[in-house]
Amino acid sequence: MDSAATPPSLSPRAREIVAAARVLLEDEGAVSMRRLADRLGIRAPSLYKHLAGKGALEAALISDGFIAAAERFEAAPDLPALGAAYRAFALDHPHLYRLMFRGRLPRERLKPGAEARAAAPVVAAVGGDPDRARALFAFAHGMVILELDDRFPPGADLDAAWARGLSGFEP
Amino acid sequence: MDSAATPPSLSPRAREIVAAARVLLEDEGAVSMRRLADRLGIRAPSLYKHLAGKGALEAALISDGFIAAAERFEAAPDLPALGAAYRAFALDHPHLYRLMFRGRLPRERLKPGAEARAAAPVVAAVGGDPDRARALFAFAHGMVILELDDRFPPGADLDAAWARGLSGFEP
DNA sequence: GTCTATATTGTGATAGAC
DNA sequence: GTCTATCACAATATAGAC
Repeated sequence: MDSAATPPSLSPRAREIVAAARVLLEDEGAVSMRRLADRLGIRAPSLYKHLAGKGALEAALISDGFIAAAERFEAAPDLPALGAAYRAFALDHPHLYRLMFRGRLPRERLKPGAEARAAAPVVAAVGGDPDRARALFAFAHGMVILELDDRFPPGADLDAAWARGLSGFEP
Repeated sequence: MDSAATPPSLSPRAREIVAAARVLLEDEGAVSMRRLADRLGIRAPSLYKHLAGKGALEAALISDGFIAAAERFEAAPDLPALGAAYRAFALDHPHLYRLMFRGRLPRERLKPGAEARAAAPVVAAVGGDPDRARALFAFAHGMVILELDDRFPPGADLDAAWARGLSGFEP
């Protein structure tokens, strides 16, 4: 029995739709209900029989994204490796990364625990201090989003900038 | 005589339009040509007699934003003050900040030198090392955009996170 | 579970008259 | 410089038939 605060679990058909949306997102950088339906060979209104709306679809994509990110972060043995894993995740899935980290997060609709699981390795990497963890998160997110948005000059040595920044978080 | 690479300077009427757009942006969080015309008491097509299009309007807003930011950054005597100035600028003009730092920057259309002037105090604050400057920029942008997007938990001590992060950039 | 048809709202932009 | 009229899109979402 679902409580009111828990998002409904998805039917198998809904999971197929979310999987197709993931591919569409990475291919085209955006998801519209029309284009998603096109990819599936159905009409857009049919999607609403399986998902409550675009918000529910995005929440499912974001939840899956946090799980995938967490798996990669958990495999990093130290701070430099965690930084490299963070950057690699963003560069491998730039549009998913933007969907996950741009704008307000619809926490009520997410799979419970998904966000916290991705955050845990960051907190652990700085010895459990939440202030340091937030600063590290901000640094990593800033580096990645500025790189994705082409904000650094063409010749910029981003490996060096990462190393410089991470060194400030070592104990 | 304008070279092809330099954006055309704006007529007095165009400057009035840009000023109205700035107010509209901060009031509503977005600018559309229609709503901008409404505010000015004219019709949307009339805007195109003064500005080449929405891109030109946004470029003017962004250029003005960099100048305004530079003035505040230049008044900061040290690294903690620069961090505070950066955060204050973003929190004072959240929608302008987003317009300036979100997505690709239309550098060809900006007022020449505006971006560099805002960047200079950041480079100076870390002693001129460009790698450190980029890391510091990423940290500050990450902190600010995550705060604007409500990404930190309600109880988070952001002053402490700022202090922790900035301390890693001290010489 | 899928369909057709439609409602609603939003966007930027242009032609040509005055 | 401003107007009217219009174009050409895009988007999410719903009702009701099959």
